[in-house]
Amino acid sequence: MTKADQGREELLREVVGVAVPNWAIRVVQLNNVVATRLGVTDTDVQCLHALDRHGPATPGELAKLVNLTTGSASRMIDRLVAADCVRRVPDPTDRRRVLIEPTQHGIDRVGQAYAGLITRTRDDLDDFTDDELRVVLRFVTAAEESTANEVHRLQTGP
Amino acid sequence: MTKADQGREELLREVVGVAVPNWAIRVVQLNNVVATRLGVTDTDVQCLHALDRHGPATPGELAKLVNLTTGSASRMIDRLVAADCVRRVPDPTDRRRVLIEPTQHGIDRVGQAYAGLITRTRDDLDDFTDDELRVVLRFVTAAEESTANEVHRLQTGP
DNA sequence: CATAATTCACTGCGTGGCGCAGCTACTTTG
DNA sequence: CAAAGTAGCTGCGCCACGCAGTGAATTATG
Repeated sequence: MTKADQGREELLREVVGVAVPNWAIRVVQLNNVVATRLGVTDTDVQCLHALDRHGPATPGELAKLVNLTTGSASRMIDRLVAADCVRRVPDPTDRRRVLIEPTQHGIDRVGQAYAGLITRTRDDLDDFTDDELRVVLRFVTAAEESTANEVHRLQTGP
Repeated sequence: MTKADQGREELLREVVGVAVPNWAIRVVQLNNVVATRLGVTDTDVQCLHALDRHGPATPGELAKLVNLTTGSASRMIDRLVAADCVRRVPDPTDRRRVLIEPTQHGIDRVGQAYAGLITRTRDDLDDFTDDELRVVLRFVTAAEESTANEVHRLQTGP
């Protein structure tokens, strides 16, 4: 292995080390603290996030997205309805199904909880040039996809 | 606002949008799936991570790190001891205190669970030049620190 | 077309993690 | 040497979750 390879290896190790263990731990911590402050479960916060990204979804879909059984998802929705964060809407095309959609109050709640981190992250990015921002975007996009793939592999694989 | 500013604004929005809601959600999901596969709690996995980063710690410190009361931390440690993932070691300088340190088995467990994501992330980084890797490192380092600060603010703030 | 099989979402019940309050043991302080 | 402070550990109640079963609605089958 040449000297240049050693340098790159060191660089790779550092990036992965910061991104995967360190940053990931902080994100999980943040999610937990946010949930505590909102007076709901970690899972409930994930559910609101999922609705924000995915749009209206059925209880069954939400159960898959947050890794719960349909029974537990049903009670989770009960909690979120009681907290005025989501609404149950009958599916017009299939009378068995129910669509869950976030209320404005629910959108605001989760948005406010994460506003601080978003502001901080934008401030961090002020130091980057446009070209550098594109590099960062390539990375976070790839990382998000890889993480999603890994989640899927572990959920379904051996 | 000039055209260039609009472009940068769009870029910023995209980077933040992918990094904070999307990627963060995936990371929380992954943590949950890993915990389920290991047959332990999300909190337990966080605790093992914290020990990996922080080194041996007292139950009180661990309670703070994973956002639990000392009572719950005590039972969490009971579970991890039963699963042969951590060890209780008396502190020689203060006989009230106990140091928790991970066992080799515990280190291996959490390491194997995250090996897949680490491999994927390294593969993602193959496409980046050394200079680009340094840009990515600047970002993830800043993001990790900002997330940590935000956790601290929410835990202690109003 | 009638009927069986499937797919939804939704409940009783038991398990277990968690916070709260109180406890003992030890250390520090005056 | 007593009083206060700090460490970790337990009874108790609460509630989120998985499991198993129910009813309603849809789709497949003879």
